[in-house]
Amino acid sequence: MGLRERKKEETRIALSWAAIKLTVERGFDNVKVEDIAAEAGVSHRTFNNYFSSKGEAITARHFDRAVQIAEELRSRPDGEPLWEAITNAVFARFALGMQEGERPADERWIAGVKLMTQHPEHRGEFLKAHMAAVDALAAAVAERTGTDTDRDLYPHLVAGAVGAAILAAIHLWLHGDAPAPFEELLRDAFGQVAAGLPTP
Amino acid sequence: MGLRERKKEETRIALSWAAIKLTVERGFDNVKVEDIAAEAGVSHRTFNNYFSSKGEAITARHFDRAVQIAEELRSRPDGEPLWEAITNAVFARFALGMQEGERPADERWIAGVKLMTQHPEHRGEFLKAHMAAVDALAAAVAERTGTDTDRDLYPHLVAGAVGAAILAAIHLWLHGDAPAPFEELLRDAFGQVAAGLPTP
DNA sequence: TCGTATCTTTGCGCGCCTCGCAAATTTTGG
DNA sequence: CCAAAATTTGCGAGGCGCGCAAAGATACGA
Repeated sequence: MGLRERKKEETRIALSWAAIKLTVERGFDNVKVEDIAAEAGVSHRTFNNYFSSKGEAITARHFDRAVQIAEELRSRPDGEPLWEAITNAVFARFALGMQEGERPADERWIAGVKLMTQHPEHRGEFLKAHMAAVDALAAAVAERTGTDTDRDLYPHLVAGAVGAAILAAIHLWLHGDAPAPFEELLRDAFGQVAAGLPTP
Repeated sequence: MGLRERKKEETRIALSWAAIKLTVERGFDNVKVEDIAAEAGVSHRTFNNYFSSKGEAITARHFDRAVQIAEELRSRPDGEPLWEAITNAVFARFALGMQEGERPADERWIAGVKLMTQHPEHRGEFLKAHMAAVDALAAAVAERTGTDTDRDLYPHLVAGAVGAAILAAIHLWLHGDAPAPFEELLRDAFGQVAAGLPTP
């Protein structure tokens, strides 16, 4: 990777990170695109060369990481049973970054994240990213199971269920009465889905 | 319902319908809010009293209908098994309006819908509406099964799986190789999910 | 029926956003 | 070291979302 591409990647990450940081600190509507650009050390106009909206910038890192789940799934050994492979792929690329620091998990930050997730525009953008990742996952599932995303419901249903499990875990993690570690919630969610959602 | 509320409802529907119609005919970016308002016979400013964005107006009807699924589920007899009740609720409120006319199902229209669903902003808004409906469904499922949306993963997982089934059916209906009637796709999707997604 | 209280619509205007364009700057590869 | 290619930036156009206050429509008791 040449200098050119490296710098682009750095700028992209700097912008995305600046967007997240400022939004969590001040709230979605109190951050101007100009502020984000300034924080990342580029011009307002350059921001829009990388992202077509504030929301997209905020979601970009989540999206980048989520898409990797599909890649990971492709690289799991062929013999591994489907649900096991999926669980492993998800944990390999998703769960880690969520619990291990990467950010200061202080009160103020969590509160800011909660606020952010409630903002309508962010919600839409987040779900767009989430579903794009789910689609990628469906493609990987299809490849693995010999099904076809344009012919069969199956890969979409599996990927969709996985996506729902992730969303459910996030929801309970952020809004649940009884606080539990994210990894545990996710593992529990996968267990239930893989077991066919038996009525409790 | 007094005259006041009736007129509001009419305006809301007229705006939403105008937004859909114009977008399908011309494409998302070639429709100005002003056009939609004109088509519905109100001012630009009034449009924003009803909807906070073009995308929201387009999605409103889908959303209104989708939320009714949760209401329908609540009104199903208590003895009915969960998956049966859900299937019935979905078909009662969702499937009907999809296949029966309501619109001219001509080529041009379908093509317009496809284009619309690919537009980024619409996608985000659509998913927002979809997930809001899924959340409502989760609440209804929780009520029915004696679980709690702030404590248990279960209702979210079930509702999410149902939502995924609906999305998968829509996807195959719009983009599938082998065209099939929507109702059939949906029924098939529900069957697979209810059966615990056995590997094919 | 009428008059007032309440809600809705509308025009105006501000500030922000996204994007096309072309000039300036930086990186690349020979 | 130079020319080609890619990236950044300023500028400006066209839209959008919303707060505000005036004007218009509806509701309802006397």
